[in-house]
Amino acid sequence: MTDRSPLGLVRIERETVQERVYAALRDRLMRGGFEPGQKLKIGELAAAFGTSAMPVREALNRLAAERAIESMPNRSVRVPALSKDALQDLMETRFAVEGLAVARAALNMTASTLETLRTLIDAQSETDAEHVSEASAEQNRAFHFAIYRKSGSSVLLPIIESLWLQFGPYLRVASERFDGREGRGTNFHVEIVDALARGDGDTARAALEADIGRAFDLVMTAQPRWQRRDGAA
Amino acid sequence: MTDRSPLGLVRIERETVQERVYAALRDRLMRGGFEPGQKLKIGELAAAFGTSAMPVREALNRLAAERAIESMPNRSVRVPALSKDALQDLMETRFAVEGLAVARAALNMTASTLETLRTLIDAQSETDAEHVSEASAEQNRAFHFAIYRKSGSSVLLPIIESLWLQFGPYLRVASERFDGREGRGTNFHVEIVDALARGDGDTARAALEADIGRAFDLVMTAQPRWQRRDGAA
DNA sequence: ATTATAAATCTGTGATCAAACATCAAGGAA
DNA sequence: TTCCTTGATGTTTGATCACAGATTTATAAT
Repeated sequence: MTDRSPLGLVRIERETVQERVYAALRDRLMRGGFEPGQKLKIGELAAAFGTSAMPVREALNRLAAERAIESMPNRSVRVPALSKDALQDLMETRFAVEGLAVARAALNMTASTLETLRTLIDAQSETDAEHVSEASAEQNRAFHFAIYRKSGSSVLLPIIESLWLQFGPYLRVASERFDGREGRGTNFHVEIVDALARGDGDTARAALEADIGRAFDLVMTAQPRWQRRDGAA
Repeated sequence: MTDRSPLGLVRIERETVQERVYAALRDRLMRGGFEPGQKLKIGELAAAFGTSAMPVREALNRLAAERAIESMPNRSVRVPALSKDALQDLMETRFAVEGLAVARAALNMTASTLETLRTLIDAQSETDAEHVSEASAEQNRAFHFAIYRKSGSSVLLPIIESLWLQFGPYLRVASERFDGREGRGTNFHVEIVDALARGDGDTARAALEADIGRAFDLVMTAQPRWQRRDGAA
């Protein structure tokens, strides 16, 4: 699946410093590595990365444009702290957008894709057996995006990534609480794949909404120690 | 409709240079002021704006994150040239996202909002009477976003703006061709407002899809002198 | 003790510069 | 002539610096 030139050589990617900084911050945000409301300072980050301030500020700008972080009127940037309303809003948008993606993916299913998806489910079950971990979150991500990529939409994918970035800081809360449960209830992933295998986009979409909705339920029933999102009154 | 503080005073915004550059580029992109495929050079733009290169490159970064422009592997940036497939993709995504926004807006309609919307329709009809102009495009934008804002979703709005930015370069093509027509067909805006007035979200959504779909039809039946979008094979 | 004011520190913004890289044109070898 | 290499030119990227605004701390007055 790697990109190859006509000579069979792997393409050399010239990574800019900015890109590495951006990738690192993005990754950490999506994993819930920053607290909601946490302020991010260019200087600190630059020192931590061992670069100058410039790549950091460009990365922060980019993340702000993707709504992964918000820039305050005082021009400091922080991880958004979402109110319950904002979380609800985010969830409903995820329903619509990711729902559309699975529905479209249902039309493009191949045997090998289904195989891959089932493998991902098995791997996650194994990981989850003892404890819902960082690894499990990553597997969850892999599962979802394996489907979304099959939607064949290069417009939807960036939007979905932005939505996951916005939810990222709350992901940790969700999985911690999820871990506390016993059987952890239905595995919606299995339902999704079964529906996809039948080409049944509607059922797949419904199962996906249940999957997403459960994560949000866990977050929203938690004691919120974060505040509202908007600066407006 | 302006943003007001609790005392009824208009907020004074301290605009940075970067923000002005960003706003200018964004505005021009959304109006179709750049050709699809056109390359944007930092130096040229900086000279044109009379600023240093720095605000420009940060604005370009931000626009790239919003998918308004794309950065090539050679790290030059250009306005994306969309294939028909990509345009179709964009249109279907607009259906889903903007459809959700109107459906939600239908729940939040007030008499004064409806009044505003009808005023906007009348103004546009007047402008359109002789010629579909730049002003008309702006009025169209105002109409749509007046509705979308009423969805009350701060998650949907940035996504919709990103989608409009992506469609921007093709807007000029659409309105030029639209102008060529005779009666110009149904005014879907009226249908949308009527449905909104009844709180009928489904009908409003359908009318909106027709409105969006017509614009895309005009673009997609045009002789495409632009190419594919993805760098991948 | 509390509030107001002023100094000091911190942080982001924008300009300038140097180095890395891409692009293009001219020159040389087959 | 054709193709490749080399060199010149232009562009982007990252570092450093100066300045302006914001935040915090210290000091003074009520």
